[in-house]
Amino acid sequence: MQVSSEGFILTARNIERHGKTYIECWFLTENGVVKAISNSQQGLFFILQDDAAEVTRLLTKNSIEHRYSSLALNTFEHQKVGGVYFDRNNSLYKAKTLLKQHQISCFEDDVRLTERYLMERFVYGSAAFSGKQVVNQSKSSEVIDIQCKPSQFVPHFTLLSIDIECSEQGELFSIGLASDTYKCVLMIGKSEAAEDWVVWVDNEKTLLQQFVIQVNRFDPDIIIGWNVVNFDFRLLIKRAALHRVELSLGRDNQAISWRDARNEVNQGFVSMPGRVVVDGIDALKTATYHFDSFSLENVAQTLLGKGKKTENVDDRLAQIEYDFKHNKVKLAEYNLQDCQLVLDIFAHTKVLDFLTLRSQLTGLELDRMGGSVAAFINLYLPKLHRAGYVSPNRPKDGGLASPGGYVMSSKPGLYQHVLVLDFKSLYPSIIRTFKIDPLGLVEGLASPDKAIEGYRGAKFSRDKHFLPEIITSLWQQRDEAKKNQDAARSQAIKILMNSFYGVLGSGGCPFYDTRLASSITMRGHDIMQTTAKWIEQAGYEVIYGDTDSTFVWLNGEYSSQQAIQIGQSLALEINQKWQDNIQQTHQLDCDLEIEFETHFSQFLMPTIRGSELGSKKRYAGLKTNKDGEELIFKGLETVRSDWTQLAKGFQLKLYQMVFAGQNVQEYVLQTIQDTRSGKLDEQLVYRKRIRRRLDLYVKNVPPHVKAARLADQQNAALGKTLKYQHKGWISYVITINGPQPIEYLTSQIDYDHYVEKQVKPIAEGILPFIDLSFENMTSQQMGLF
DNA sequence: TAGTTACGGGATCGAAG
DNA sequence: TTCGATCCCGTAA
Repeated sequence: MQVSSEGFILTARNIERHGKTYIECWFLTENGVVKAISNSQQGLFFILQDDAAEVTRLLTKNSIEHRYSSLALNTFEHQKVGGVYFDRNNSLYKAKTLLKQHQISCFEDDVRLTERYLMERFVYGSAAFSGKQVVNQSKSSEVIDIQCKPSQFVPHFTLLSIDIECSEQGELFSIGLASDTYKCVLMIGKSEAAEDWVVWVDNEKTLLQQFVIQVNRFDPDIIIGWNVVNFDFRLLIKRAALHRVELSLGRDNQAISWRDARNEVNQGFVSMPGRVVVDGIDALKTATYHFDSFSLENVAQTLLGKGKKTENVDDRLAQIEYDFKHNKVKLAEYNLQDCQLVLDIFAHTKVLDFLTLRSQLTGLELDRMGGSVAAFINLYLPKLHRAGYVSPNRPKDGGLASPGGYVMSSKPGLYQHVLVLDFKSLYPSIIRTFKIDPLGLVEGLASPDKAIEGYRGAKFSRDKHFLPEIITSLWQQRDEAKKNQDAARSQAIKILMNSFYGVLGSGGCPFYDTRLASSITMRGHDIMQTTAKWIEQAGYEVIYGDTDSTFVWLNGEYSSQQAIQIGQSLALEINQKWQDNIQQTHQLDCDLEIEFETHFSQFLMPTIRGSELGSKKRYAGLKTNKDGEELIFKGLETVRSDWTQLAKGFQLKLYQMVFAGQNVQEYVLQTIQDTRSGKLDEQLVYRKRIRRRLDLYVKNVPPHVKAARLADQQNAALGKTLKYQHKGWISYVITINGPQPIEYLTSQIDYDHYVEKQVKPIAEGILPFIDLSFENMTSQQMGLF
């Protein structure tokens, strides 16, 4: 029976049947899930036509089944290519390895069949498909011989949140499952009085079997959790292997599969046909959320204002083990609560909407982290093929470097009335305006006469390019999304637009060329410098600028309203000048747009510590807006996670007082006194990331590493698990005997250190601007004793 | 299962004095 | 003992 429908692609993979390869897609449609299978597909890569004879000879000699065909396609070096086609993925892999051994160039040999199948049909996320409905050997229905077309289908997912509890050694205690309509905790133990959602099981093996049954019964599209892949699923798979339990969690009872990441140790990927596992931490990071700590407790507390306030990992583990022995009902509640919190976080942030939109914009899977290069390729490659080219290969050595953004040297001082003017999405607007594009570069260099001048010898075609149009379209969609107050969509588009520059500037991208990246950033330099010049010509002083922003000092008495007025008319004037300038010098329409962003009634541009020079990437200001005043810190200690609460609190209050014109002497002296008296002891903790393996710190040993080593020495002595060997976070305090971890604090706090290293630098950052000196202030104080 | 460069500041290390 | 180079982290854009 012929059927057709629209759906969102939950999972897609290639499968082999009778020596041929097919694409298997699980669609989520309006009427539930559909398993769909394409007609047979051939994997391919390209080779130079000049190499064809040699390739055929080599492949035949090695009995690798293939088909070669010359094509009307060229490389970026204008060499003709042909395609080498394979029925089996394995043959393709063997062929490309063999050809590499013989130094024969292959093109697009790392584009996977599934991705190619979808992108060449312009299918991203959702698809309209049609095919024959049949009943397969295992008696379930599937649609075969499908045809796919693009679609904007919006899916409604069935979500299931899971969480496991276990001992320190990784023996499972219980598994929680929750959705909006369903809750269940599978708990190992003898049946006791409890809510009906607690299901008692005899042992770990039946726990795992019950888990499989419950998941399949509930039949979720998406399974979510907190660190759910690298903790929960990793352990579940390990325990299932131990008990020889088949974890058939996929649809159609298909098995779950695990793949270890290539480089990282404690990282892996989990997959199963028909369901997606989305980790809450990864999802929020992808959507550019940031938290000091991504612990469930902290994120729930920050976003929802609920959950436990602080959490000591050791205590929690001990508590879980205790509850498993003595209070299983309580453990079950705890287990379920964590499932619920993750559900709440997903609902609150709408992060799944974001991921769905990203998928529909780029073709990236829901659970895919990063993938900027992949997204670019998905969007660009099909267009490039239709223009008669194949993708180049990425530069072997990463390619020539390109400069980054332009950072002006700043003029330090304490100012009134500083305006910030920002170019809106500067790099995307440069790409649009100056037609920066990989194909455009090739075509521009081929016919340079009318081309647009770039940097480092680049020339760009005026009419043959794709990226400018892709960005223009995204820009319009984003404006539309903003108008509809669709924050998730707007955010997804913004991230994608901004990723294009990063991709073109990355040696990991096959289209990398320093002339592309430099034509973006160096154009940015020129725009910044010219804009600053124009503002000075208009009679105002530019005191700083970074990449796309310009800080303008009005130097006079103004009301807030007047200042805003000046900012707006300045922006208008600059925009007009750029329109004229670019039309005249390049005969191009200008998509650059500067915007009046902020009015600081008070503003501090500090110096570099111990120098008269102005600092970069560090400033503070009092922003005036309709809701009142707001203190903004950039780069300074207050916004740095590796400074103590003492320093941050002190800086915040001190700057407030200075901006308000208050006398600060007493506050500074009081802070020092309170620090020394032990009143502020709980504010003296440093928290810092250990970014490498602990034993790799050999060249020098910084304080946080010293503290971490001390902690794990203690842990070893007490027979506890080591906590700091493989990256992580350490909290420590500086004592008279050096840094010590907070969990094993034995020495007295070194108050001199805190006054000298946390209070003093903060004070010295601002006091000179109101003609005070920390040194004088404190020596007067000493005189009093 | 590849987004970028620019920058500040603290601590440590090691060579010079 | 001093000081510059380097390591290390976190941040701006």
